[in-house]
Amino acid sequence: MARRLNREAHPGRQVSQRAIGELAGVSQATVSLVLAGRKVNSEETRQRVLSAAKQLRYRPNLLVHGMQTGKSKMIGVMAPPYDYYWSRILYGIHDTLAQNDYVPITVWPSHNGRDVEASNGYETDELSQIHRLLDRRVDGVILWPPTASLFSDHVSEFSSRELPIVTVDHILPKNFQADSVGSDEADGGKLVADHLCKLGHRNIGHIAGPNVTSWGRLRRQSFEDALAEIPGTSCITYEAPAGHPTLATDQIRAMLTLPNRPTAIFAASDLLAKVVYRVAASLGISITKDLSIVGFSDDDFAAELVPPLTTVRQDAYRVGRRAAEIVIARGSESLGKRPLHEALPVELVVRSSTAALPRSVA
Amino acid sequence: MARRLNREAHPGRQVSQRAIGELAGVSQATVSLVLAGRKVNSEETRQRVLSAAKQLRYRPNLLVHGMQTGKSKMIGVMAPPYDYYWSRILYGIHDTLAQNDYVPITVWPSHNGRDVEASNGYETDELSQIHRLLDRRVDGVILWPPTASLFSDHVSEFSSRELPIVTVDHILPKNFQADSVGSDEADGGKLVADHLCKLGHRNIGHIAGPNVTSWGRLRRQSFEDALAEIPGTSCITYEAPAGHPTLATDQIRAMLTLPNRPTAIFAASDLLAKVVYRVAASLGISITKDLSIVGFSDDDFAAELVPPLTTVRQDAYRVGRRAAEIVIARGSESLGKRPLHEALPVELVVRSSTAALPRSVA
DNA sequence: TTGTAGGCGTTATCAC
DNA sequence: GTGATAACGCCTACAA
Repeated sequence: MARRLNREAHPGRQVSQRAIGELAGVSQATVSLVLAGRKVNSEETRQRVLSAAKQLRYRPNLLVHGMQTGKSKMIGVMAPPYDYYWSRILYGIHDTLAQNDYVPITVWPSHNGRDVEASNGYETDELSQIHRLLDRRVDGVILWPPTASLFSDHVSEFSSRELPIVTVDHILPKNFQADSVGSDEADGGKLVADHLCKLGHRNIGHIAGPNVTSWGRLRRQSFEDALAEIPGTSCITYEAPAGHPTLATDQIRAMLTLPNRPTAIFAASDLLAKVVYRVAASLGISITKDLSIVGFSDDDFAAELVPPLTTVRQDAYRVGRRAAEIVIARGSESLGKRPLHEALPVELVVRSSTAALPRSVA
Repeated sequence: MARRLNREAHPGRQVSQRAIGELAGVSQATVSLVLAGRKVNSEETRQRVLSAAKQLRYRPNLLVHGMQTGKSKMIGVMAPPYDYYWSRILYGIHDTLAQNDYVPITVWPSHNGRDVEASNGYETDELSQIHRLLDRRVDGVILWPPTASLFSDHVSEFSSRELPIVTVDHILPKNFQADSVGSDEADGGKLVADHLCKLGHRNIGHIAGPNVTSWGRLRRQSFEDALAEIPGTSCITYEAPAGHPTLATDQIRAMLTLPNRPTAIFAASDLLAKVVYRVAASLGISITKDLSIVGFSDDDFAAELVPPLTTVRQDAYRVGRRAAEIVIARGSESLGKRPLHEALPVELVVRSSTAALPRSVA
């Protein structure tokens, strides 16, 4: 005997089927049968087993189940530090996972590495986060682009193991075979363009999201394309640098101090719109009287800004739900072979930050 | 033979030490030794094994390890839907867990049950959330009061299994043997009282947090006690109902329309302070000129309010860190037997929502 | 209807 | 440095 039999190795150990069997006076195998619900047992044994299980507060061990079946019933979620939008997405993910008996393991880029200069530090960190997920044998992952797209080489850690990947608001290159869920950015850009034009604006500005993001590119392109089809309009675009929205302060100030300043600005996100508000205030530019503003996302603070922000509402909660539904479905192979790319509908919410162009200017 | 040997049961199966051994031309046992870092191997074998492991992208299976050792290296986190404060706490938890090779499994009360009328629906939901954690054999849990305190009978699901419990911003009854981490609420209340008195305010109002919350009770008591020791001051308190802060609108309006309206109000949270701003605006009451306001928490929006809010800053990130440190430490029994109750220091952040009482009123 | 025993996948360890 | 084996909790084929 290589090692001494040691059934009590872990003092605070969980109750096992063996323990139930001992209490009920039957074998562990019988316990297994009863708990599995096979009706092959006498009613009397059944009751004895069931009540023993209850008395001991038995709970099945999913770690074991995961080991045996290769399905851990856990989904890895790689998210950014939360803002309002992403917390809605997480909510959708959590709800859907819960309903399907899955559980999320959420990892963030670590705080410590946040102000890191060497990209190396970042990468190491992200790789180790990925490994923490892999080591737990998650059944799939949901990724958020800024955490994933910049480091797509690391994503291969998942794809090479044929782990289902679903990205949110970002489409990975084909070879990763990853599904994606997002909002209909293209429609959003178009809605904004139409709205501003109907109000009479012709000289229009766009503060675009970072070009490294899918949403930044898509919103910009659809907005510019839509404007291009409307005769008489012109659009000037400045791109916000990647990172915190306030980093776009310079671009915004530049746009607002242009000799021929736009009468309306489409900010690619509500966060950016908030910065536009601030810069406008500092320059004595009145929102609505001198300048109309549109955002994108409908964050919680959008309605509380003064004046309340006109914006494009995304259904973040549903985006989360779909993402979770898709990872789960991929796990059971019930989907086709080709990656899915879903774009959920968006909606223009008109509030008070946009107004008709005053005649004097027109 | 009961069942056919089936080494290829799961097609997309992960690579094992056995596979590494085959590739490197050594036994699995050798692989185990090398990977464990025991220096009992020849450098040459070591390298062969290591490179084979790398080539196959080997990753240890923590599910198996968890099953064998009884330690899953996972911590359950039961949190509310995120607001700014709680997201900071989560950040601290995540960082600390990551540094110690733990992983969080986060569960929320389900969205679907949110508007539930029958408390029964709620309880069932919470119990099933707890079981999802238990079934994964988490090594401990971090709980947030509103999810836990109202249902302390369910918490026994954890405590009866001697699972380490750490609560945040709430102290559970002794019999649960739960640790807790929070902020020094009492000091916070005192700081606010002193601040307002130094500014000359004597007729002071308090919008208290719900009495079911620890923070609501502690902030109120310390604030009222501190004021009681300062001669000439009087304090009137209205309690906010549990739930969304805007539910306190009636109480706030009532206070602001009192014949002898307070000249300063301490709102038990920044969220409540925001509601006070709104009600004051609707009543034409000027903040600072007619009324000083203090909040509690220093949420992200506090500095952006107009005027910027004077508030008590809590170090939510550190609260999260400590909570995680403590669950982990409990798991390794390195702590004493008595529950720990830590209150982290707070700090008064004076901004522009508080001002000296004008002489005319004084 | 129930018990026995072998196997699931992975790792660690003991005797050689 | 290796082969054999225990161990985790659970499932199941087969014998009783």
